Amino acid sequence: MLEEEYQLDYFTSHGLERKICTSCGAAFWTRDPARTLCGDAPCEPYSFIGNPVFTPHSLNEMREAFLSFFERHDHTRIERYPVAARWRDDIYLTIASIADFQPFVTSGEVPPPANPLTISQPCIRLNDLDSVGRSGRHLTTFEMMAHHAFNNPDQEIYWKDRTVELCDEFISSIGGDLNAVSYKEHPWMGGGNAGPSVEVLISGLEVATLVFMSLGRTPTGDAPVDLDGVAYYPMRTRIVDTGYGLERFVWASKGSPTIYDAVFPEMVSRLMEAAGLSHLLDNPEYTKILAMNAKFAGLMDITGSNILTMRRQIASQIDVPLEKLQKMITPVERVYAIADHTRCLAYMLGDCIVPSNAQEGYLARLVLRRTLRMMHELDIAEDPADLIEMQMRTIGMDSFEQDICVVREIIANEVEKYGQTMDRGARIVQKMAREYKKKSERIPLSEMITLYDSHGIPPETVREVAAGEGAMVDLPDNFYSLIADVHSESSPETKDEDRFAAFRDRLATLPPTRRLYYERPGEIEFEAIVLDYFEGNVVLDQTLLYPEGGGQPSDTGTLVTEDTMVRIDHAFKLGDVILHQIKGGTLKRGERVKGMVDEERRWTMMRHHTGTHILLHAAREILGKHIHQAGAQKGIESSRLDIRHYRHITPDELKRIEIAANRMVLADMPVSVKWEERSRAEQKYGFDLYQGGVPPGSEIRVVSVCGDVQACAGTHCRSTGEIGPVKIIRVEHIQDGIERLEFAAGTAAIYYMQLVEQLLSDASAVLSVQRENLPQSVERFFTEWKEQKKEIERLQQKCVSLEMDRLTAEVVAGVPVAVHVLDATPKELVTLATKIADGGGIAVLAGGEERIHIVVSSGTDRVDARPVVQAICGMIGGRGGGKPFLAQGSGTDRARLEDAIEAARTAIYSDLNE
RNA sequence: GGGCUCGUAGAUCAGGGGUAGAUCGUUACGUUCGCAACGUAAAGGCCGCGGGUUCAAAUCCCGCCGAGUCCA
Repeated sequence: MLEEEYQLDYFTSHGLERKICTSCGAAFWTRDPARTLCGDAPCEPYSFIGNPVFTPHSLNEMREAFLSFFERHDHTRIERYPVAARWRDDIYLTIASIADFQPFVTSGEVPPPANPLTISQPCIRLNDLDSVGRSGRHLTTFEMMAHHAFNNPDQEIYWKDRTVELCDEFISSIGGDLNAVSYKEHPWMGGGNAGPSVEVLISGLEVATLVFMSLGRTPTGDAPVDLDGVAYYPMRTRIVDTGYGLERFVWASKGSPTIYDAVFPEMVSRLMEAAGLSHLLDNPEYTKILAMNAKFAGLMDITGSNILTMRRQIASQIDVPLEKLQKMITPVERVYAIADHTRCLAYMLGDCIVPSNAQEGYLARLVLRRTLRMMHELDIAEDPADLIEMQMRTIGMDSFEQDICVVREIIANEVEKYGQTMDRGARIVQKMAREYKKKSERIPLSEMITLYDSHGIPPETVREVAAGEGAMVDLPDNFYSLIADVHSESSPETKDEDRFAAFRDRLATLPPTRRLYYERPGEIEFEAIVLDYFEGNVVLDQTLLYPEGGGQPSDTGTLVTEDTMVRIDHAFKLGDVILHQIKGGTLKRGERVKGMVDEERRWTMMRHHTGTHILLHAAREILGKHIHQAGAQKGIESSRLDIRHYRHITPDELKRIEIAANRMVLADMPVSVKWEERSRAEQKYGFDLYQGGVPPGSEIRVVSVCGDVQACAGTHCRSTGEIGPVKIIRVEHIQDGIERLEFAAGTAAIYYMQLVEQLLSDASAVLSVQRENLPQSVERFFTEWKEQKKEIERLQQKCVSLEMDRLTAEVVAGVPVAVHVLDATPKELVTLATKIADGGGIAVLAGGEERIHIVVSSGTDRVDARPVVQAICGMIGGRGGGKPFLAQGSGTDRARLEDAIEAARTAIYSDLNE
């Protein structure tokens, strides 16, 4: 990034000068003429520990100080967004305050809720999970305090100078010494955007970053800037994107050894108490070590083996053996990590994330399981639900949507599941350990990876359990990165090809298609003019056909001109233009057409769409407030709605949901559809608006049905009565935390019910019983079938013993040899033959109707049953095999059976006589 | 969304082309005043479902259903 980007009037007029750090060579601005270091890690160590640089503030005080400061300076305060980034499909968790406004506000498509604005946004980042608790400064959850200004050609709010000025003033307002502050030049790039940025450093700690987002990858017509070989173009919307780390400000205001002591002191002492470590807090040696730890950690990148390097340095500094240091510090680190993780979970669960084995739910489970593991290691007897509830209460219950009872239930579920996984894991490891101990080998790495990857057993647990069985394990230090390697090997990125790339320019010149399906819902005929036609795709000036979107498939229909008629198979949107895929003819530009929508299909779609809203609302009524849509797809015969829920929906709940939905239908409530200004709608209805994703645009289409309000682009019935019957077809558990409801509405529901009735009639006809008696009859038949199967087995046994008495055997060389053709099943033959062999004899038995089964058994080493069977079967046109003492096979050529058996007899005799 | 592991008796699991097994639990009998413990015996299986390969499939292959787990 160019140097002149940082030549601010504010800097020069306020006595700051540009210097080059003697340690890292980076440029920075400072008021202190004596300063030679940029003030960033690793150039400079922390100097605020034990020596606060701001007046002491608690978390709430600091947040309020920040927000009200910016309010006083003409910013509008905005409520926080949920930590689950439901308005985005590219990330699961809110990772920065700017994430709230991506992608539509930052792209300029949607105006910001206020401009300029200030917010304190809780963010969750799990990238440095391993360092949390250990480094003294890493957190999974932090609040990014921010002020944002969105500048565009029509409206300039403020840019760099004002931003730095506000930063200075805020720091002063909380008692910071501006002479200690340095602004480090730090070009920023991320997520396809870039711009100059400065890091705000004080006493070795980076407390804020001021980013001036002004470049993007999308060409804008202006001359590009080259950054590391990539072309970036000046953006139309230039954004002031600041991030002030709330927790870091609080830490620096308290000067405590670690950020954890500053941020959640009550939780830390509660956990220390529960872990029996509270006495350590008064031990000056400990506080000293922890402070050293944080200080050193600030100087380096804490990942993997670096931790060990850091430990060594600290150990030598304070003259304590490494082992002793590890033993002293590990439990405290875990306490810190638990304090952090429980706060993370408070936000996750409070913001309605449901733990699962996929997507953001997995991240919640990951954090929860880590917490449980560490609690177990510290032998903390507290209920994790209590800890998380305490965190939620500290933050404030009103800031969470989820009910605390549900949160507690979810945690209880997860604790239970985790226990089961660990029990199962222990058994698997024990078995494996015994196996390898027998071979006196270590459990190899490959097994360790499988155990973790497929069974969720952490290697530390494997080592522990294996040790209990006296087995060793092969566990390298970089285990987790090896796991990462295993995963990274297999994932070739598949990119969707843009089929319409060639036509984009052509389409860009066309006006937006007028959407008659919104203006005149319920109508089926329209007139239009062909604006363009290419390769089977027609663009009209207006259309009644709903294009595919929002989980609703497109309408189908026909277009008629004076001399031709074509079918429309599919309609879809490309930007603001709607394309119709046609077949059966071609159209010319400028032609007048009459269009017709396939009415039955459209009605089914509308019924299913409004039905989806009703069903979601009904599920919410029955199952709880946490019910969110996780996906939905409308269809002709049925539609489906995926909802987030933390356990299986019971048949009883399902019935109640179905009744509730149908009651809403019977109430025949009007469905209201109106366009509303986005920010106002968000404030009025909250983010529950976005059940089916976030639509673009400054205005959104708000659909309300029976108190359920959603941003939705689909076509809807005018009143709930038009939906007709709503029938839930099945509930499916598609993954942990997500239940799929499949249902049909209107005529589709009737067709389904008819289908089920048919199944019942067919089934009862087979049994010749009344439909009402079907369950009992089926049960009776099944029981009888099992009993008769038993009876047959008993009878077969009897037959076998009867046959045994009848079977004659010729004694050859002291061995009884029985050769017979019987009327018996293969199983009986086997049982018989086995009995003979058990008595030291040899049996050659044949039986069966269509296919002749041959069983040969041998109770002596002198005869191998296999070649005998192979010879016989070969002769009768079949094959066979088995074990030396029992072999079987079959064939079909009954005419040669006699000869084959005689040949076998001869062969056996000669074997025995050898 | 992708990868991996697993579905066998009520429970936990073995067997991995050729007669479905073990342990615990259950029931009955024996021992006992009774219980526990012990002994003896029995009951209990669509080997997840559907296709395929094979003379033969619980076992191999494919699809589906279900459970678990890791990663993004």
